[in-house]
Amino acid sequence: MRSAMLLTELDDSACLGVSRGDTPIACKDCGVYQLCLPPDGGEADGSILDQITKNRRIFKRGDYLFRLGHPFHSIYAIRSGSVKTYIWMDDGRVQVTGFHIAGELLGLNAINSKRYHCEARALETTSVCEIPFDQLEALVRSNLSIQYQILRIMSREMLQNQELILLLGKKNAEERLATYLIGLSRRLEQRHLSPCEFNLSMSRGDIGNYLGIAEETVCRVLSRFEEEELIELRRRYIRLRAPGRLAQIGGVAECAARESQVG
Amino acid sequence: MRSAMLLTELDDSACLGVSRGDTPIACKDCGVYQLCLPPDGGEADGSILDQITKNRRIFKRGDYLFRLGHPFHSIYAIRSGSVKTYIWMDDGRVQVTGFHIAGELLGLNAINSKRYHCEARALETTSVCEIPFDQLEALVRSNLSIQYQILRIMSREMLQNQELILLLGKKNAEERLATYLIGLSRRLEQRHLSPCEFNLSMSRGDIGNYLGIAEETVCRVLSRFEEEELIELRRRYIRLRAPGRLAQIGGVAECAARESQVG
DNA sequence: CGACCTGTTGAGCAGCCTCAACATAAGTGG
DNA sequence: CCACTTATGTTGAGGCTGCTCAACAGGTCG
Repeated sequence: MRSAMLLTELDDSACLGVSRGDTPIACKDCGVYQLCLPPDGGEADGSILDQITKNRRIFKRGDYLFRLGHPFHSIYAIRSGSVKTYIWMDDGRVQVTGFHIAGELLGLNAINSKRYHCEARALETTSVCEIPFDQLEALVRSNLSIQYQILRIMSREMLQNQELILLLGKKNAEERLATYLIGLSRRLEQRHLSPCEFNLSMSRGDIGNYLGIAEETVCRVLSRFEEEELIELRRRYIRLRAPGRLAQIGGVAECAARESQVG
Repeated sequence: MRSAMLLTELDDSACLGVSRGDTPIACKDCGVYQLCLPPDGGEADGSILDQITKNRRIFKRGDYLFRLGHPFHSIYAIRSGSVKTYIWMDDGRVQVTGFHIAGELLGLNAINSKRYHCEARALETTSVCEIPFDQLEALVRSNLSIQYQILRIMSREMLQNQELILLLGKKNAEERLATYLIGLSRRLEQRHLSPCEFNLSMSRGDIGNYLGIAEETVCRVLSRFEEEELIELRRRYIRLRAPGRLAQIGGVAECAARESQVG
C-alpha cells in the first residue's frame, strides 16, 4: 500500500501534475519550470536548467527536507507530493505555517540569515528538485529574468501569508475551514487537477494547527459542512459539493472580483 | 501642537533616527540606505542613489501612501514617522498587517501582480523616499548587489510575517501584547533609539486589530502589566520596566539564543 | 490479533468578545 | 477662551465561541 496521497482517487499519470516519465512538470505555474521560464514565454538557458532539474530527490512521509536553524544551502521545488512547514516556541507549541504541493518553492525565507527558519517535512512520498543556492545565483547572473521571477514568487508568497494573517486575526472556525478548502481547491485547479474532489495529505491535527483551531473543532465544523451538504467526507477523501457557497462562507472573493476597487 | 509621534519624549534630532538636515538616515539598517549599500560596505552608485533619495514626500496623519488595488508604481522607504498597512474582507472586517517605522520598505508585495495588495496610511507626519519601480529596476540592472539586498529584505519580511502567524495562531492575549512591546522595543533599539521608553503612534484599537484581540482586551492587559510593574503607562507614552520579563512572557527568545538548535 | 494512530463526538469550562457606561484628551467653532 | 463635539482610552458585566478532557470508533501496521 502506498501512503496517503493527495488525489489518490485520480489516475496516477495526472496525480499532482507530474507525468510518469522524465517530462517536465506540465503546469505553467510550477516550481523550477516557473523559475526558469522567462515571463515572455521564451526558453531559459537549457544547460543550466537541465543541470538543476537533474538534482532530484525523493523524501518519504515524515522525512525532513530541511530543519530549523540548519545552514541554508538549497531551495526546493516540489515536483510531486506535499510538504508541511512549521515553526515553534521554546515551550514546545508548534505553528504549521504552510502546506506545499507540486510547483511550489521552499526555503526562500532563509536567504536573509543563511539559516532555515522553519522546518519542512514531507506529508507523503514527495519528489523535489533541490536547487543549491550557488547554482541559483549563477543562474540569476546568467539570466536577468530569473531574478525577476524569484522576486515575483517571493512577492506572491508574501501575499499568501497576508491572507493567512487575515484568517487568523479575523475569521471564525467555519470561515477558516471554508477558506482553507477553497484555497486548496484553487491551487489544485491551477495545476489542472480536479478542484472539487481530492484526498487530503495532512491530518485533522495539522489542519487545525495551521488554522489556529483545535483538531476537534476541525472535525466538528467539517461534520457540520457535511450535514449541510456543502461537502462529502470519508476520512481524508473530500468532495466539494458547493464550492461557491464555501467561498462565500470563507469570505473569499471570486477570482474575477479580485481587483475590486476602493472608494 | 504637533501630532503624536513615536518618541516625542526624546529630542528632535534623535527622533526616529533622522537627523535634522539633509544628511542620510543614520542607521545602518535603514530603507534606501540599506537598499543601496552593498553588504561588503562599499559605496553604491552615487548618481542613481542621489537621484532616488531626492524623491522625498511628506505624508500627514491619515494620508494614504498607496491604496489597495491601485496600480503599483513605487516602493517607499520610510525616513521618519510611522505607517500602518492593512487589508480587509468584503464585509468590512479589517486586519492591520503591520506597523512600519523609519528604515523600513513598503510595497514589495505588489511586485507580483503590479497592484498594491494592502493599504498604507500614515499614523503621524511621515517622511518617505518614493522609489519608482522602473528606477529600482534600473538600479538593479546597474548593480547586482542591490538585487541581492532586495531579496534579503523580502526574506526578512517573510520571517516577520511568520512570527506574526505564530503569534496569531498560538499565543494568548498576554503573550501577544508582551511580544508586541518587545518587538517594537527591539526595532527601536536597532535604530539606536531608546528601546525602553517611547510613545506609541498607533491607537489601542490598531494594536488590538493587529494582534487579533479586542481593543478592550489591549487596555485590560496593559493595565495588568502596569499593576505588575512590568511597564509604566500614560496614554500613548510607555516605559518598559522589565523588558526581560516581558520577553519571557511573550515567549520571545533572547537575541543571542536565536540560533538555538534542534535535536 | 493486539497496539497504535487518527478521527469523531460529547460535556463542561474559560478566555476573550460584546455591549455599555464613563473618563479623559483633542479638535472645532463661536 | 470656553462650550461643544468627537476621538480615544478604561473598566465592568454577561455571554458565546472554541478549548480541554475524555471516551470511543475505525483504520493501519507490526
